[in-house]
Amino acid sequence: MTEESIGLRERTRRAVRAEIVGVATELFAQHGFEATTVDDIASAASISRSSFFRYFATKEEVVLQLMVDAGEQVADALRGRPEGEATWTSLRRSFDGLVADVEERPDRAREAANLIRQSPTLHAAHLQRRSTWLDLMVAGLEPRIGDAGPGGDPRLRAMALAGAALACLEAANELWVASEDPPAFGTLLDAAMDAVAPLEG
Amino acid sequence: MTEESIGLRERTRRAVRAEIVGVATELFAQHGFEATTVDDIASAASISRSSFFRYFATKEEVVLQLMVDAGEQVADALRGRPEGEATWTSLRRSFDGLVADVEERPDRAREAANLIRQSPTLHAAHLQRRSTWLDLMVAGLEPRIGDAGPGGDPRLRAMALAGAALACLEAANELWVASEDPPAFGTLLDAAMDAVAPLEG
DNA sequence: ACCAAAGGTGAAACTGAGTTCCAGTTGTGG
DNA sequence: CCACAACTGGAACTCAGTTTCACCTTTGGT
Repeated sequence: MTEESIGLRERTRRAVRAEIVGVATELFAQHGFEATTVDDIASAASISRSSFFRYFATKEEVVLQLMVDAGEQVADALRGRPEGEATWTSLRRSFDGLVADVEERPDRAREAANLIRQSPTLHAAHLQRRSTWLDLMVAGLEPRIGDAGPGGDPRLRAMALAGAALACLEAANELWVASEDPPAFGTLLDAAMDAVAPLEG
Repeated sequence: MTEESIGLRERTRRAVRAEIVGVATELFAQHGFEATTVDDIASAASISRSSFFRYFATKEEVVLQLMVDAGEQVADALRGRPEGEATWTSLRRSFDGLVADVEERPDRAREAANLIRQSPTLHAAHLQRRSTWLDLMVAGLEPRIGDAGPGGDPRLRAMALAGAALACLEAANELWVASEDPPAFGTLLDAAMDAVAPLEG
């Protein structure tokens, strides 16, 4: 009963999840996302179709799983920024964790992005996930912005700013994936965010 | 063979489309989007299930139909802005048509927004559509921005700026829908876009 | 007026995602 | 060791979306 006794249940659960992600990624790479059925994945992972849906609610989740916590990570980083810092700077800094993740495993990020670009279903799921990121970021940003802003509803300002920052992230990511010999992701992101608000707002 | 002889084919086609939208809207309002099946819609419109899918590729399209052309409308407006105009101002002006549409039929815009908010499927489709808007806007913006910008890839700047503007539109729309006694949509949009880039960039 | 091509239509069968139910198994805590 | 909880596979089900086919209607040329 030590603290690291996670129990056999939880251990196998994680192992099976990892196994599913592994075989699914391979199958997706081979035959594409749409052409790979849940049955294919299940039998490749030696589990039943039913069990697959106990581990992942949808087929898309297998791919987007990696991005799940990133939204909360960004929101937390946002909350951790110093009081007086300019909002746009705080937003840029809140992406630092993501940037580091991407630059750490560039090939993985690229592969996922390619899968997403090729499958409409995956693209839709990706957009949905991004939309929840926005919600989380707005929640983290709104209290910071309430006292500072002179004009307009704080919530409106928070949504606009967070959405704009997210758009810059998306732009940088898209160009980074598209380019064959990409510059550092952080540099692209800086350029994108500078293009929107070069002087502080 | 006068110019307004659209032909019986096309005329009935439009009539059927309108009929489908009508009955579907009613059914969605009554039972919700998810609970209404394509069969329900088809039989309510007195057509076969097969025919439904000849008029609309997916169930979501029935709801999002109205937004189809708006993306190109915005992109066209963008292309029509004067040469020397500041980019952020051009983006704001390119939304004028949309703003007018919304303020012309506020109840319709609200109803659609409510449907979208309640159904995950619809929400996903809505995001997807917004994403194609972004592509269109980037295509319209990129040539305008190429000569002006000193730093960074013009495409990156175009994507970031268009995405940011779209985020402001979304923020304004969301707040406009949420508020019971909403101010003018254009005013909200102005506030949102001012919050991101109060001084021209 | 006729006729062939083009395109619209309903019916039915099919695939694949996601849900629900059930019965059998296995880890867990007392 | 035992009772309970959680996990599992299997089967049947709903519904969206696709495909095929036979039938009918508009269209345009002769």
